[in-house]
Amino acid sequence: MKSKITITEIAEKSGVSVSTVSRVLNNSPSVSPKKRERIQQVIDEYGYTPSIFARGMINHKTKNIGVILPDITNPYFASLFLQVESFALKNNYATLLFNTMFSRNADRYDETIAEEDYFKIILEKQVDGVLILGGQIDKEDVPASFVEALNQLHRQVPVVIMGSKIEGCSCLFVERNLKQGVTSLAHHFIALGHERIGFVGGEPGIRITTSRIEAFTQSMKALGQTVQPSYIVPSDYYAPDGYEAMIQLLDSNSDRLPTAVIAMNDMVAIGALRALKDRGLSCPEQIAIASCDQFQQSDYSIPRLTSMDQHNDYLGRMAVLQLISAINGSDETISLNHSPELIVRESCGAANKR
Amino acid sequence: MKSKITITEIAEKSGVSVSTVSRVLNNSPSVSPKKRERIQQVIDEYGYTPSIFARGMINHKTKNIGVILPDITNPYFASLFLQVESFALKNNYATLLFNTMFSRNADRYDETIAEEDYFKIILEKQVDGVLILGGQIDKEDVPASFVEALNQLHRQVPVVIMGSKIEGCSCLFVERNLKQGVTSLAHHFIALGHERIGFVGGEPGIRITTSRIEAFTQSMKALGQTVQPSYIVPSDYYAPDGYEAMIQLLDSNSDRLPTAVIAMNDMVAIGALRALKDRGLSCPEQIAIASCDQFQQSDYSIPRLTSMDQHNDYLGRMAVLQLISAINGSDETISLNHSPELIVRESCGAANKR
DNA sequence: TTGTAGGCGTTATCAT
DNA sequence: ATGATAACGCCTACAA
Repeated sequence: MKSKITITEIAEKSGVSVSTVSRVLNNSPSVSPKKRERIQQVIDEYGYTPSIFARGMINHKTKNIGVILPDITNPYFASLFLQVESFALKNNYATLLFNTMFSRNADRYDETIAEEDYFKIILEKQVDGVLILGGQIDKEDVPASFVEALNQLHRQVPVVIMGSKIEGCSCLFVERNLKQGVTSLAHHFIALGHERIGFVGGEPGIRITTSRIEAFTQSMKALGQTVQPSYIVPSDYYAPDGYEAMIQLLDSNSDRLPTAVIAMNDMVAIGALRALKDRGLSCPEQIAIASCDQFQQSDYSIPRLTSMDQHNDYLGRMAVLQLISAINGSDETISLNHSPELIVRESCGAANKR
Repeated sequence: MKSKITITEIAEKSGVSVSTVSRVLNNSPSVSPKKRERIQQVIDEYGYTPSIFARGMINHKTKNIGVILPDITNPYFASLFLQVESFALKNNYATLLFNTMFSRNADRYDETIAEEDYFKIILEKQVDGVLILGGQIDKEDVPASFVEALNQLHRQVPVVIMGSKIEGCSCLFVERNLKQGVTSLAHHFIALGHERIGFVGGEPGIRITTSRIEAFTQSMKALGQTVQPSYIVPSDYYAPDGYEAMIQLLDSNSDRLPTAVIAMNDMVAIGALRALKDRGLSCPEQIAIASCDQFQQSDYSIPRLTSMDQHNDYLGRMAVLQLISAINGSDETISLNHSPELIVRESCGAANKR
């Protein structure tokens, strides 16, 4: 591998001092146009790139940010991350990605590193900021030790968390609207004449699950409907979880099935759809389905899924914006302005079939 | 943000010289146990971490690798990357991820950076190695200028490409077995008694598409079957593409439909399934489907998808292994030993329904 | 086993 | 507008 050329050599080859070269490198105005041009030419010719190491020694910046999330394989995180990465790059930040695999099925992976350990690793990488997209922060009760770890991390480098504010945590937060989606869905179903509505998916003890179930219950009550506890079956966020939850819901209510079910997200909905099929139930005719969080292929499932578009792209970009402004020393909180949007397709039974 | 403590301060606080501290930092044996312990204690107490900048000035290593792929939102790349990231981390390398968005629908994104430009950016990040998982390298005819860019990059830092060897390219390659999957599928269908078999999906001009279509045609011929050209409809790799391709296949062969269709991957298959449904055709009864590349939810679609498990986990880890060994100066090529595995489910019509 | 000192490639400060 | 030079934090001969 080629040994890199240094600023000193560039200076020699262009017959100036290193300071002058440094000036053109950093767009300092006080360089005569002719010299600037000559130096730039030499730089290009040799393909010179300043050493981030030497630079870092001075300004302590890497222009890298660290992103921590549980599992990039999850379409929710993938779509969020895609925005984060490209938006960050547009602002000259590159992105270090860490999958913590924090989840119930973490045991699929031989050796799970604790989320706190990632903080140490990421700190050693000397990133300019950290973005946390999910994991322990989503817990209903975040362990005090974890909050402490977060605070300690934030003392070293700006930390932005995509999620609900955590008591006693000094990091910056970008808060999603957790409830509005379910509420819209409940209203939608009720407007369609449903009275027996269920809810499947979401890991118990996780904020988004609790919030959504709560919002679901609330809006049902507000509209004078009762909610059968056995109609609510949390599990987790993936297709197998939706499948199991739906099977359980069906089996424990075989005498009086719901006519509509809200799923935590599209993967859960797909599992649920599968469960209905396996039980010989048709969707939407016998049981309608809708999901709170739309992923890529909602438009191609059988039946097509009615879901909420949570505008994750927007959220991802906002999170980066917040992080960059924090890196640049601003302490102002960026406020979000997003409402999930109902996308009606076939599975809720409201659309005319194609 | 807290100013970091330096090795000098650690030395002072433990009453030794910086070199001794440096020795314990680098596990040099020649330090007396008592001093070593005392120093370690001070290090822990102050949470000292050596500056990667200062270190990098000496050894020119970041312990970071760069990964370039088109779109992390694509389950194929996501599952590959997950393995790459966690396996790299296990070997003390962190991962910088870049989505080039190289694809036909790249126009969805406002401002597309050319893949070559990523090379420059990634080089400036001073990564220890680069892993390329997809993009232009997958083209049937890689532009000479791109090969040149690859070679130039490889001159600076080890580059491992996940894909077929490119003429004139000096990078290291980890080659997947592109054809075996389709061949198995073709044999499977023929064994089930199918004679009219089609193929949908894959972008034309991309190696994997060409190879698979070629392998498909070959094995059909070898088994004495003819292949109707109109039964082969490439398009792209996502669900909408599978949908369109299948619609086109059906419309242009309405007098004599195939009885089985091989899809490029699971997303394409899901689109194809949707197309069948919309045309009132049942799967697998009227047209059977199978896919060459299994993704996460094959087990939950309606019907469940018969697919090939390409063992992407294994491939991802091998690629990292190859990269790390190259970083460490080895020039030996790691050879792969993987065969895609047929997973029979419902869509091919071979399984007994559950 | 331990300490001293030089150098890695930049930027910043201070002269000129 | 330009140049000399001192940091920056660490590693590594070399010396003791």
